[in-house]
Amino acid sequence: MSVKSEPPTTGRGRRTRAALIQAGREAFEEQGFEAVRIDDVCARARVSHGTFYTYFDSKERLFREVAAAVVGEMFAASVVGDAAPGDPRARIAEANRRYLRAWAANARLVRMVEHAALSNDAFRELLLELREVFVRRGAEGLRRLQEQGLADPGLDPRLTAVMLGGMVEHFAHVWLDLGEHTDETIAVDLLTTLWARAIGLTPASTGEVSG
Amino acid sequence: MSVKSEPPTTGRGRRTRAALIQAGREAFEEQGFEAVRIDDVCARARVSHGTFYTYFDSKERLFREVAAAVVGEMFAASVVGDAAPGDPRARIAEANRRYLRAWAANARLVRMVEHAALSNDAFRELLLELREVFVRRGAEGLRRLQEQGLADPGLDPRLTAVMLGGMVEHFAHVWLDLGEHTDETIAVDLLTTLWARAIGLTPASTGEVSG
Amino acid sequence: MSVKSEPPTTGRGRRTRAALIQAGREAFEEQGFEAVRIDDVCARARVSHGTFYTYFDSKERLFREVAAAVVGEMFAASVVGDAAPGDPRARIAEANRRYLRAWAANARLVRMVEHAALSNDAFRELLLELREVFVRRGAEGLRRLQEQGLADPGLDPRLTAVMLGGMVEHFAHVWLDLGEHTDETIAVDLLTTLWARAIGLTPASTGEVSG
Amino acid sequence: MSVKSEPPTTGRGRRTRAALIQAGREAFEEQGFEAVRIDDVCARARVSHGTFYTYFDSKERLFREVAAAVVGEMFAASVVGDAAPGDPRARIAEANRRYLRAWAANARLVRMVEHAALSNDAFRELLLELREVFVRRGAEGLRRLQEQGLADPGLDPRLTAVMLGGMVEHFAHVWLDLGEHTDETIAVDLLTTLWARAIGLTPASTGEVSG
DNA sequence: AATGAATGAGAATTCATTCAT
DNA sequence: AATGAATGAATTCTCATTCAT
Repeated sequence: MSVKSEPPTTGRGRRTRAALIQAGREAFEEQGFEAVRIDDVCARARVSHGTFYTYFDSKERLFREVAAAVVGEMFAASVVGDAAPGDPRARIAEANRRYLRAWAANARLVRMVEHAALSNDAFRELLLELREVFVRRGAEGLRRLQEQGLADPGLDPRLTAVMLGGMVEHFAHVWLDLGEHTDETIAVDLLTTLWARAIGLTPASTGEVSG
Repeated sequence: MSVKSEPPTTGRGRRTRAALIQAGREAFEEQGFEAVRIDDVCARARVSHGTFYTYFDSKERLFREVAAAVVGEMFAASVVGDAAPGDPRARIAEANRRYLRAWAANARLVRMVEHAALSNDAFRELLLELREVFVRRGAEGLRRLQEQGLADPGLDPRLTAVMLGGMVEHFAHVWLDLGEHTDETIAVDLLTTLWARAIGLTPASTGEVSG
Repeated sequence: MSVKSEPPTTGRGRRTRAALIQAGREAFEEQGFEAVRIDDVCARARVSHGTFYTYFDSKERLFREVAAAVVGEMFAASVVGDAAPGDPRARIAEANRRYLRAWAANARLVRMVEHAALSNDAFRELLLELREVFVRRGAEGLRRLQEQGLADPGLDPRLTAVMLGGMVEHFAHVWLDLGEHTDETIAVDLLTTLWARAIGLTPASTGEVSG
Repeated sequence: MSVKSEPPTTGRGRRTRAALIQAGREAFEEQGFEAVRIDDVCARARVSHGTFYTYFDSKERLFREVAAAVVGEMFAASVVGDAAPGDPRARIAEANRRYLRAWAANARLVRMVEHAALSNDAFRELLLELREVFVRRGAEGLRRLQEQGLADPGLDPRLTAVMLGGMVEHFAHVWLDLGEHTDETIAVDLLTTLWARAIGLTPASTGEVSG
């Protein structure tokens, strides 16, 4: 309990710790949280199981680290969008495409975090933070459009972002996890159309797409 | 060994079986699938340990029954909508309200089915069936509006229904499980506005709401 | 945690429980508390190790039961003394002999209780109760002699009983556990002489013994 | 493999070793033998894990050193008594007082040695040596009194010393470990009275007490 | 000498499932 | 049908000890 999870001081220690996290990530991804045995992780990391406890108290602790890493990556992936094209619809399309892809890369683990969040406050926190980043990004975008007179000024930016962002996220889930077979291009296009129309994006920018 | 799924013949048997399902439902709801021990269920049902196996092969079997019951209820709840008012927007609003409420009643268990579906085909099937019912209903509605010239005829009814239905479902989750605090009326109203606009519902029916 | 240690309802259950206690007693006696593995106890009782947990939460719980049984037996053994001969010295001798023998029968376990008492209040309580019985008995005896004018009336009966009783108990320990080789008869005789003289038992009854 | 008992040659080594023994002593005292982990000792001594094994083969070895140190201190404490007053009763009282105090300072550790002695011959040896010193001292004292015609010449000096010494030792235990609340002065006085009378110390020196 | 990472034997405990009554 | 005792596979976790640096 005491010494555990202090960052290792030597290079070797750091390498071992990283190996365990990577091994855990793969194991969780492939087998799901419950199915993973600590020994599975150790075997993957080619480390004795006693070593595991040098770095982590329990499987849950390891998962927390893995989850933090994944969330970090998703944050990173989401940031890029700022150099996007000026056309509002194109920007929305780009954001949706990114969202679907970021999700595709981490779907399984994020689902696991969501599941864990149901019964564990630490994970719930993590999840809420993650969501908040995306919600805020969406809300910002909408507010800018409203200010430019390109979107319905009557919409609550945050709540709208929650709902439309949810549409994308949920579709990603349905698409990837439940096998709703659709071409990415078509999906992104329709998501964008629905999103654009829902916020009342001025016809000039929307017209040509779905018509 | 035996499948043990033959319905019990005596009244006493039927009652015991029903008690186990009810107990299981409560237990799953409160504790989550993994955390529930068969003993918990038996204790709730005031039935001895061994008796469980008179009716179910395993915890999973029991969960399957519980899940089927829940899904059945959600089907039932969804059917009612047909006697709704004629105004399209009002019908959409009514459907959304129903959806949110049906979900509220069963959120935890449906989430559990979703989680189970990730690693178990039987649950995946069940889930897909459930989704299909709602998707088809949504697609039907959209197609009718399109035929009446009230919605954009260029939209793929099924895919659109998947996406917009997903928006509602996902919002329900965010709202209930992740504590996004919003008044039901406001939520339903905004969901409806977004939905209506997204499908290009003719202005006559949409205009006054969010303005 | 919950159901454990409720008395078993069936005869079979009672027999199993008793077998575990008996097996535990033997194991503790032979191996000492720390050295005993739960599986050792189960093997002796010819019971699977899962069964152990049907009846006891932990090794300590089992030990508590064993200790209670031993203490019970020592109580019982100590009670007999009342039908002893009328001569005071003979009575003291008889009590000492009994004490040494009762101790001989249970030395190891009582030592274990003493050790456990150092870090566990429940055992400390048990031990104090046990001591109290013997102390009280000794104090009563002394008080009676004082009233009969046969012993120094200036002695505090309780404290004197604690000390002289301790002499006997400690000798038992030295004799049995540390291998102080002495004939029982000689030991009892000397203990009795010292005890008798210490309380100032009138010479008439003491003189001839140790000479 | 190696015995690792060669005294360290450098000053630094000696200091580390001493720190470990001191740390071990405190740890054993506070937590008891079984509960102490080598890590605890190292942490207290502010020494790394591996260093322990530079000086000691095992926890038991360390304990042996600690025990030897304690026993040494008790020897030392017991020796002082020779410059005591000439009055026999006063000498006995002084010895008892010393005994109680020496014990008070080391009770916990001596108890641990006693416990260890039950299953380990090395500790049994150590303990027997320790006892022997006190027993011999007591027997010598008695023999001298007998030669001076001040004590009952019929008593076996050694066995008597074992028994009466045990009375004091056991009382110390009861007093310190089991919370028999008594004032030290009263305790020493009564122990002395009982002891003096038990050996038949001639009334001249004892007179006022028992009449 | 000192460090701290790595090891793995060993023990406890849980719980789904079987079975005799 | 119901009971509850019995089973044992499966897993987690601890900690003394070794070893490379």
